[in-house]
Amino acid sequence: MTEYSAPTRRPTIKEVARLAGVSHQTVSRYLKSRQGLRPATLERIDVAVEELGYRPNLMARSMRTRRTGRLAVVMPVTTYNQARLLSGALAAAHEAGRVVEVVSVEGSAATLTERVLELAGSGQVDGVLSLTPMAAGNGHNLPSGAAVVVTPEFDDAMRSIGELTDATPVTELIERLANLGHRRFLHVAGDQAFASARARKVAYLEAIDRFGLESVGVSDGDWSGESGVEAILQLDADRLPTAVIAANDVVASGVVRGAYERGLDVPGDLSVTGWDDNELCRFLPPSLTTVRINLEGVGRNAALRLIKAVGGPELEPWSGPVAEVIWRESTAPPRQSTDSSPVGSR
Amino acid sequence: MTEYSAPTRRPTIKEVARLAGVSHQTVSRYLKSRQGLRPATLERIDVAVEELGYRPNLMARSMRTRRTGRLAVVMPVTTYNQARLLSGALAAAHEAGRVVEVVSVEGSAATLTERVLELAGSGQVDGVLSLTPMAAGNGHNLPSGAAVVVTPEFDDAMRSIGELTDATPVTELIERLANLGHRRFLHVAGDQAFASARARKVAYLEAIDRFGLESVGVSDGDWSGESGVEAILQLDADRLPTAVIAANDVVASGVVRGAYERGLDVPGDLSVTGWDDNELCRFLPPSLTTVRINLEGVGRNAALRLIKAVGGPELEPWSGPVAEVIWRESTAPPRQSTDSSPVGSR
DNA sequence: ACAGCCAAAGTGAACGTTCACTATTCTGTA
DNA sequence: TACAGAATAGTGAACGTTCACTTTGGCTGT
Repeated sequence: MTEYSAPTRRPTIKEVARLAGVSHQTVSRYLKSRQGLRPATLERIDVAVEELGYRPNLMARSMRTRRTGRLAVVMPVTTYNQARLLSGALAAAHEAGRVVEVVSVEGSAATLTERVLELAGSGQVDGVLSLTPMAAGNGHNLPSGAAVVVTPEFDDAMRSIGELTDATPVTELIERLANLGHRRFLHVAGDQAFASARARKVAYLEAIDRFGLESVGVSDGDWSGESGVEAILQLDADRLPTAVIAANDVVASGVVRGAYERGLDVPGDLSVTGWDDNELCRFLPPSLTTVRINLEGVGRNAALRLIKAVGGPELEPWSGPVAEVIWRESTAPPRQSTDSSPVGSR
Repeated sequence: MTEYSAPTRRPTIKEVARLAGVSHQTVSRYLKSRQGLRPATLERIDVAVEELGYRPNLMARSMRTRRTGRLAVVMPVTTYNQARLLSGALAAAHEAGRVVEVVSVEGSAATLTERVLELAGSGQVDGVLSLTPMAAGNGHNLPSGAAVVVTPEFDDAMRSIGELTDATPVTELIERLANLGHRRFLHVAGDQAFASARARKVAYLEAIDRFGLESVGVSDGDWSGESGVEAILQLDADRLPTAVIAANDVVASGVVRGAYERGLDVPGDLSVTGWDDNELCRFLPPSLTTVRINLEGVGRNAALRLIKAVGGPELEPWSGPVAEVIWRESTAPPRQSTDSSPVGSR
């Protein structure tokens, strides 16, 4: 949803030259190496560049030098999480006749945001699709020259799609488990710095509340298997849950392991659900109930928003289900079901 | 290792115009929409374009139109297989001041090869790093304008690095298992269309031979968990192996599941090894012995070769271990070890 | 037969750099 | 003081397109 934009003419080498009182070629030299220039000249150009906010036009440079500074990496469509998102976005962009450049980033949300905006302002791209969370609504909507679209999936300010993809399956998991007779739940959450982790946590609490169930708590984790193990081991023996909603499959497998260490049977004593449908889920003993997200679809739709924002063609969005719960062996009715009357939905 | 290259001046719009006996602007129009031109003119240009092998210079076009036709996708470093390779390559390219464009491809090796060469010849990139197998040594080294580097990791004609990364860990796995007392092995291979699957199979057979062990066979699979389950279920009850080398973690978890279905204990009756170090491996019951590949390192080194090929700076390659065996619970001495004298290495 | 018009094609400039020269200014030494 | 030679700066063209105009030519209608 978040979309920064702006068409603003950028200063050229000649304007910098005029402001600095030198020739354009001198500025060119300055750009190339900053060498062979008198300190005074250097400084004047420095000032002019700073003042105009000059950034070289890399297209023009490439044209002249016949070097693009670009490499291409060709790789098969991968099948894992972010890679899947990317894959969907790439396919859509290709359909729209666009070339995609992937920039890998790391660091804090603030760093990321800066990097994204720099990219948008670089004049190298028509638009930027950020599959990474951006620092929330700051004054960043400054003229940047390119459209920026941030996936709600990853946006720190969680909105529509985020709730859609995240809340629904959690509710579905809990409702079904409640119908199987479960009354006491535990949620092992993911790193709360992630919007998806927060959304799942919120959805968990809401569902518990809505269906009138009991939560023995929410264990704030960090997406790690250890956090799952820990969460189980620390539980009060006389108030154990019968079902655990884990933030993802790794956490869930940690939960299962923790349960075994305490002598609890899964799913006999404890039902466990994961998230992501890791390839191994189907073969674990017990095979893990999980949520499969159509990341390619999400990626495609995100790309479509960007393509539209930069004036590209309107393509067919993915309109099928985004999330799907896969029920497997790790979920079953609790051993001594005290009450299995259906829970009212809504 | 494979490196195609060639610097060749490409024809321009004016040359096409001259050959077709029209003005450059007419060719420009032809390029834009092929409309508003008399059929005869159209045809003449068609012929000229064909004859010269003309392809528009997209840099020049972008410069004039101020549209790049490029989108950027910004994403966090991912942690899975190809994404990890990509991540390493991206980091290296960034260090060398290069921008990377990722093109996702699918289809047969021939299609891929064509796509890669087209990309190389498009003038849009300085070089192409192919992390995908290319059709083996054909006459494709035609002047393409950009360097092409194919990762041996993925090259169909397996060479040095491939052997290095694939053979060594298999040998290490088998040697250690043999030292634990295992004598009878099974290999559940991956899809033999993949170089890596073939390499692991070859390495398995060589190790069995070198250490004087017994193999109850090689089950050719398809990287799926089912292939692992099947392989175990079909085994002759009176000639069971005590150790299984699975092509990857998914296959291995299938093997474990198959073993349980047959009432075999892992690792009591059967030791199992995987490959890839899937995040869930550590938490499976039993946690899975596997091989961790430093894909970022491999990706980096591949990118370094390309960067060097296109005249970029020489960066520090990753020189640490590429593969590492992680020993976990799924491997142990066989229940009734008949003989545990160490196996001679070499 | 001729003005009027539309389609088809042409002309030259412009996009923002860098390249290959040429011109100017400094520096040190005879 | 003068002069060579380096160091520094400037000039104009070129890269390959597309844009905004202008020109040409064929056809229509009166």
